[in-house]
Amino acid sequence: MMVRTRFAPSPTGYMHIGNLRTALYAYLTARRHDGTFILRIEDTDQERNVPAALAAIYKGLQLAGLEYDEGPDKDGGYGPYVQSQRLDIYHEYAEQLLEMGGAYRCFCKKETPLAEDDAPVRRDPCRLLTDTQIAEKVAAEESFVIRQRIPEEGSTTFTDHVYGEITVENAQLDDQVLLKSDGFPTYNFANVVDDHLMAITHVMRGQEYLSSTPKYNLLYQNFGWEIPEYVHLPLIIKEDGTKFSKRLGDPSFEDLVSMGYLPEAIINYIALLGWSPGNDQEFFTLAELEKIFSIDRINKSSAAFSFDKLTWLNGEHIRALSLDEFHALAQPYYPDALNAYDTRKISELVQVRTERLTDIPEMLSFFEEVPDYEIEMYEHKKSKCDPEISLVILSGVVPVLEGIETWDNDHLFEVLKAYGQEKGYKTGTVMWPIRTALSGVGATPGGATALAEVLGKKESLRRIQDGIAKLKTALE
RNA sequence: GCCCCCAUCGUCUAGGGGACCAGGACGUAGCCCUUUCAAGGCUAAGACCGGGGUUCGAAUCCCCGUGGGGGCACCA
Repeated sequence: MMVRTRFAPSPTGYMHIGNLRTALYAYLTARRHDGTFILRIEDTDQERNVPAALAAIYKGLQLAGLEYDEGPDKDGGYGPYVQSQRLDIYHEYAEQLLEMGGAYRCFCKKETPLAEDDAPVRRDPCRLLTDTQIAEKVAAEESFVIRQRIPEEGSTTFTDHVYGEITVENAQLDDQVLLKSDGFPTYNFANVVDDHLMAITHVMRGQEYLSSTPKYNLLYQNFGWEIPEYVHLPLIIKEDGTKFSKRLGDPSFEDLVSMGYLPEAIINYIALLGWSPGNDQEFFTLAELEKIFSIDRINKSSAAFSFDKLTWLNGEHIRALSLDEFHALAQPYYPDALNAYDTRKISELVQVRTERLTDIPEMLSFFEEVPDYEIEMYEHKKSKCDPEISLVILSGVVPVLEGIETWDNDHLFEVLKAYGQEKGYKTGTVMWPIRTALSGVGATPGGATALAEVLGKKESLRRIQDGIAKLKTALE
């Protein structure tokens, strides 16, 4: 059987994290079985349609690396792939359903409540309208919707790949609207028609659709269509247990990227939220996931999104980059003033220490300018260092440095280490004041000699002289 | 309110009757390495929601309870 899966977002203007994971799982399922991955746009809500949202969907999928085989701009013979362009199709099938008795016209006003708390369904008087009554109302051009006629008796059972067999009493199901009075279908109708017409084999969607699935099954049965494989996905929540929602300020996929997370790290992380490979591997590329992803290993319970773990995984992906790749990604985050230095060299120092690309500017700010630090900065127990010793060392080291011709990390380290040995200092005791004078901050990417190499001889000596002056003033 | 689903360390998870005094990862703490900070290595603390069954034996199967989530729109 040819596997066909689809990602069917509504154009809201951004890629919700839950949607991204649905897209990813659908994509992976298709790829794993050499199937087809389809993009379909569900724009049946005229009020929620956001202009330019289509572009956001394209961009999001591209950023994520999820290439679709069929879609609005990629005809595969099952189009159109935009629901607002399929209106006549829905009308045709709605008409069919009407004739078969699986649906009926409802002329009630929008506000008319059809359900009560303990009797959620079947209060609609229009259900009992005679043909003549209907004809009269239609002739009078009363506006109406088309509702699904749910059987009064019996129950409906369906099987979901992750949740197993689920049975619901038909009495619990409501006569949902299939076709709205504006002529647009609801999701509840369009998804069934389209999934069938587009020959979708695995319907993958969020768990929130679990409770309406029996109604979809009834529709498939009415039409005599084959029921697809259902794969409902557990919800993604926050660590406090509440919903992960853009409206509540939680980031979208695009937001995460601008927060300094790599798309491939986000994808990797999302894949693990609700699915596990069954072994201890956690680092995955998309290509690897395409080979091993399996529906059978999807979890039932909802998963909390952990920024801590995403951040760690992002660091792993960053470290897995080649220096060239990292340099290209990091450069936009470098302050302009850094152009005076060898930024590639800086990238080398920074790569292993970067968890998010957005951490970079802060990490590097001292290159631009040494902050006005306190002399307590020269106090460091582990390096056996304090301001007094620092002054001695910095003063002693200046002539040595001035004499150095080959100004690179290895050579500088060699010379300074030897200087320490000669004077009876631990290497750390010599390096600490130098590193401090060069940067003015407590932690730097790279040690004293690495910083000195990047800063160059002249600037390094200038900063050390500044440090000496600062110490002298403070200690007098 | 009614219906449906879920339940292993703080978090993501492995586990599908004996191999489990429950394994891995993130986070946390400590140590090692070390030219600061990271990275890396090692170690530690940390969980089977509760109660009944079934069974020689249950984290694993069944029931009840509790807790959490989802649905009940002319939204998807």
